[in-house]
Amino acid sequence: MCVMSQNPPRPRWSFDEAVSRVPFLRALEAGDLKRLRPYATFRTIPRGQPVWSRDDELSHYVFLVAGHAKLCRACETGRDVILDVCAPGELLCASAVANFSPACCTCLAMDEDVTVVLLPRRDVLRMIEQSAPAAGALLHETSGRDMRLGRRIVELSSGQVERRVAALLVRLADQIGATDHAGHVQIPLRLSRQDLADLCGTTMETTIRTMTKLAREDIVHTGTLGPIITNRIRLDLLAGGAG
Amino acid sequence: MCVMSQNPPRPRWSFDEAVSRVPFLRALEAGDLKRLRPYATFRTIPRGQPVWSRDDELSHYVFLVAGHAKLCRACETGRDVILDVCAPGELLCASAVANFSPACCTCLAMDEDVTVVLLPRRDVLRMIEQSAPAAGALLHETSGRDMRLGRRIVELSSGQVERRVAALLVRLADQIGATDHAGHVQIPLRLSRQDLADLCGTTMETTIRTMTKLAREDIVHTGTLGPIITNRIRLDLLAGGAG
DNA sequence: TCTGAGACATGACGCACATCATACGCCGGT
DNA sequence: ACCGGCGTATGATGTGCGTCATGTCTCAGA
Repeated sequence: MCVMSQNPPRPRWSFDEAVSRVPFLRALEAGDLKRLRPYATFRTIPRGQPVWSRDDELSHYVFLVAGHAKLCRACETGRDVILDVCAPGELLCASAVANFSPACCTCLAMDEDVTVVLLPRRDVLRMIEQSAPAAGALLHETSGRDMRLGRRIVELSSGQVERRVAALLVRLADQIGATDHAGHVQIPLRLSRQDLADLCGTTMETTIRTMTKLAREDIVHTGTLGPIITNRIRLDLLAGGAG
Repeated sequence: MCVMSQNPPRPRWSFDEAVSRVPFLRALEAGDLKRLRPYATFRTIPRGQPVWSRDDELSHYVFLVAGHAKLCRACETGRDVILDVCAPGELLCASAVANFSPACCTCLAMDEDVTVVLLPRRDVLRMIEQSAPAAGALLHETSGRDMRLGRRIVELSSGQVERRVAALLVRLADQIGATDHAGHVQIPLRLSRQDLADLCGTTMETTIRTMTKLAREDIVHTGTLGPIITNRIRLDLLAGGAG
């Protein structure tokens, strides 16, 4: 299903560490966690490598423990689409696993050494049959995904490219950004120009022009860890409420 | 929460009728259905009226029994976005109900006398706590929604307006279309030009030009019940795999 | 140290499309 | 029968953006 990192898993990726980072696991009762623990496995994937590929048969629920991952789909026209960028703690895919169907997208690691925990479908489904908190936690997870995908649709429909880029950056800032003492917002996510283009439904050249313009106007700069928003008010205006 | 139709509900909107049309209800065991039945209520909403409005507090899971509904959000720029069009049998909103948060969009009836069944959140949550088929059915429902929203993102990212319109029509044809003896596909959904524009992230004028062009090329026509695809092969080509 | 690959950047050009304006047809109400 | 509102349609214009090409910089490997 995916390339297993050659280096053995770091000792700190214990099940308890995963529990501390994954809301779904935190919501489970002690008995459920105990029963689930022996079946959980970990994988660490290098940047750019797939967690899974499109049309893979998925037999595990996959939660992100560390790093970010993107859900991609290639179109026949050659253009790629990024459906979503997932943050630590989130469920990577529910639809294909729940429906016993092949994966409809490819999941790629976006940071070095992205770590996921895999929970077998059979054990998860048995657990939610027997446990109210487990079922509620999984529903909470999938409804969170719904809201994020809905927000993506609003971004993509918001108008011309500059507004779509602005809307994306505003949302990423709200979702995973960290504000420093100067009021700047660091988005800790290394996004190439092609990534931004795939997220905003445009071409890499147009995205480069947009980001260069935003840098020239001192609104957004690109740092080594990811975009830095230096004028959040202006960016909000450019996003026009779609962020 | 919404306008209640002045005419009393038609006798045929019984709970049994709702069960026959809503997959989630069909998946429930007899005992669960029996316990749920007294709490289910029905509403019939005229075309254009809201099932609920943005920021409403939702206390019920709402399933569509008859007709279609659209989930809309207005942006600060004045542009409206249609997040999704829902078909009979589907759950209209899970996120806000599950998360005890205000509705993030407005739900509007798209046909005359759209009918919904409302199931109180408390009773649904209690039921999925106690019943494996119920929890599985609700997860199946929300994961179906994920896949549809993912497909919407692909449509919106597919390129220029004509391709986005084509991708939308291809998907609607697959989802709710009916093929007649001549091979034409009737999409039984009255969509105004403004609706199509809101679904495709463009303006009403551009959509009118696109639909007029498609009609001139004898690919898609607009009938009284909704769009009619007269050349599915050409439309697939225009959609470029994003349908 | 040198080279090649990958990512970012810029230029030129032509088409797509948003915006604003106006016209037409249909339907419902008076 | 007439009028007004709504939806569809068309025209004109200017800006946005996709496409193709070329240049520059950085980094890693030989």
